[in-house]
Amino acid sequence: MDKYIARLKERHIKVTPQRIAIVEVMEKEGHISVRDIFEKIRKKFPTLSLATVYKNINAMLENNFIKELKIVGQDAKYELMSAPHAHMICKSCGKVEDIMIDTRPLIEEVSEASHYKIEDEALQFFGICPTCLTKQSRSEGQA
Amino acid sequence: MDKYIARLKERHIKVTPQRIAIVEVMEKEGHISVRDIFEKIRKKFPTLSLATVYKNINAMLENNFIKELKIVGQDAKYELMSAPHAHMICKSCGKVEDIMIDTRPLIEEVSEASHYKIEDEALQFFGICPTCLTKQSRSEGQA
DNA sequence: ATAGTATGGAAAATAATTATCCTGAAAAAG
DNA sequence: CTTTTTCAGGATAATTATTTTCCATACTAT
Repeated sequence: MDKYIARLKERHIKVTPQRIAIVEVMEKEGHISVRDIFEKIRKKFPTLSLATVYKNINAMLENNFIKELKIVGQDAKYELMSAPHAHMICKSCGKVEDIMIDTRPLIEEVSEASHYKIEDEALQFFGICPTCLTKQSRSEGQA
Repeated sequence: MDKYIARLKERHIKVTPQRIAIVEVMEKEGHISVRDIFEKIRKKFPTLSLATVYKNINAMLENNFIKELKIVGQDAKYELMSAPHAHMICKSCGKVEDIMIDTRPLIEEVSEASHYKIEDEALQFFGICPTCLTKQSRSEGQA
């Protein structure tokens, strides 16, 4: 946690109890929506305003402290900035997971083909997670 | 265009003038937002309602006739369903372009590593397009 | 022809996000 | 150690985006 607080300071984002709580819940959940951040930390801050969460999320986005994740069929989610990775999204339970893949060959290929100077990427894979797969085959067996 | 009308019929989406106009503008623009669809075709249908565009977009999404594209920093865009491809997004001018890449090895890798049964993907690359790159270097030269 | 179904349009209702205003706490200046 | 300035949080209003409802009408199928 101290690591993140230090990073906030580096970026001149003032460290407040609300902001610490937001970072904590993002670290715990991995990917979380504004609404869910609000619901989770309002227990600790009964007077918390939804606008405060929005304002802080936007401040953190502008400073590249967090990253926005737009997923078809879901609310926007936010995650702490980290090494490039892809996302697995379960169409059945909605879960979002990180997956590390080496994106360099891909970037290389796309970069050459498009002549773009690539700075960032968003790679999402949709399907059924292992847990939901076993549930599905069980219920099919029963049917 | 007839190709698309036939596809609509296959999916039991009734073919109306408004729907034809939506498909036409999507074919022409490639990727377009609800707002922009509305603005473009209201000239042809002065009484057109924004709700009609939303309702039709949703119907076409449910029938896999079109695909939704959520891009960080932009409104949702829609494109006609076609072979899998990735998207290039210019951070400077906002343009969105298709790029064909063979995603099979990637899917294979991710599939094995995650144990997901993958059904779909969304691959986006952000950067500066060739046009904006030359503009940038020109203005730097002048500076 | 007639009953049933689905569509477009208008307007209202919801939901999501942003802006405004005010108060108070913390940082900077003196 | 005060005074001044800045900035965050909270409440609320305002926007914007999206969905729903209602109605008249056009098309389908009987």
